[in-house]
Amino acid sequence: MRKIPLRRKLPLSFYVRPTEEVAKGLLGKVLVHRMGRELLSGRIVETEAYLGAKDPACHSYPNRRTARTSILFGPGGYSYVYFIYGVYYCFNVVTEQEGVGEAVLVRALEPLEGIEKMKKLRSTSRLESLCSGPGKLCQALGIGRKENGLPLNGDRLWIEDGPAPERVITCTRIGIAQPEARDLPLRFYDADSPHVSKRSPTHRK
DNA sequence: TGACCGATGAAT
DNA sequence: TTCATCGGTCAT
Repeated sequence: MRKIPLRRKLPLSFYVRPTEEVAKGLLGKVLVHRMGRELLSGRIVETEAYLGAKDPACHSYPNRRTARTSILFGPGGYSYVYFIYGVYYCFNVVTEQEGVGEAVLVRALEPLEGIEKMKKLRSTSRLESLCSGPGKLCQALGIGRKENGLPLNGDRLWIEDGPAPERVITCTRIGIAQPEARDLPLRFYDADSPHVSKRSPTHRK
């Protein structure tokens, strides 16, 4: 009997839910990017929720619609990829129903498929530093500008089902300075994964 | 058209 | 903890 990998893509309805639920729910799921014939994938071990209308750290705060943020206001289940610091890309998943501008930032993966390709794209061979940060995982999976706005049930970029981690840590988000936002417990990660980003949460000065 | 900035990463 | 870095964004 041949081994055929089971590829169970999450339905778009998975994402049309409260953003914090989706952020927690994505832990253990598998992000897959197809580059030509090759599949690059990793298990999601760290996420952050961005709550548009009430979250100053969110690009769409306070319900600000611009060319860039318009994708956030669409229905859940689409990718939102943005460029930051003139250097890196960050991959987000749009959540909630149309009209709600919220998303989940995927911050770290445990590399699964296409690891050799990832090493080339990242110019490093250490497994734990391949996808342990939002900029890193985009570089490792080859995710960039062209992957913005893609439906996550398509054939280029999708997320597959997988078992939830045993222990989930909830804490404050990384790199958020706004007083109204920095203390919100909107970061979630697998307590037992060595692949989460290494930086510790920023707290008050 | 241009001033400003940033949900980072890597080195220290 | 610091700091290099640069294209995109958005208000003008």
